[in-house]
Amino acid sequence: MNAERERKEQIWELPIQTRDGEFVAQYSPKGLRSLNFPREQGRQAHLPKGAAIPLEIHGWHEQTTKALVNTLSGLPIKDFPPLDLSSGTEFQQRVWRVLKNIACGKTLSYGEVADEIGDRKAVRAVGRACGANPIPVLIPCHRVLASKQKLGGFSGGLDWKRKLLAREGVLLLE
DNA sequence: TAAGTGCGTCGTT
DNA sequence: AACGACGCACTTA
Repeated sequence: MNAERERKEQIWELPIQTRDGEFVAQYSPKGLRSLNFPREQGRQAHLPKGAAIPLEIHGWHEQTTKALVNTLSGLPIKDFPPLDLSSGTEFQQRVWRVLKNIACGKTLSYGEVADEIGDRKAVRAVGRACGANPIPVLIPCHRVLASKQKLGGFSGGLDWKRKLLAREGVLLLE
């Protein structure tokens, strides 16, 4: 039922050119639904042929593009497009909302994120939820570190995590 | 003290 | 029932 509804609901997929390659954004009628890192082997975003992009989504895409470019430059995001986080479980959405509030240049540990959602012991589950983040960079899961300022993991590849943090001036131990 | 082992704990598959 | 993008306490060298 959930899957059916998602299948039925139209999704627009649009590319974003950056100095780090072509990201791909997906929009549902509710907002930005996912953001993908550049693919290794030139798999391009498939735009709906001849289908006009709704004005509203075009506007969201502008916001996404600016937000992405800013973060890739280590700058704060001025305004966000609406985010459609409905693909996540309630727990995941709780985690993602915490991540979204981590300011540029700041970091939290997985444990601190767990504290924020009210259950310290859920640390490992928090790590999992970070890995499931559908909108990396804008939802800055790269700002979540392991304890003692250690790098921790990153589903998009640790190189990305290191690069993003370096551009924000975050110092790592190790 | 740096590096390695074991285990609690919790959401997801 | 098993597995993590963890964190601690506790060995070892």
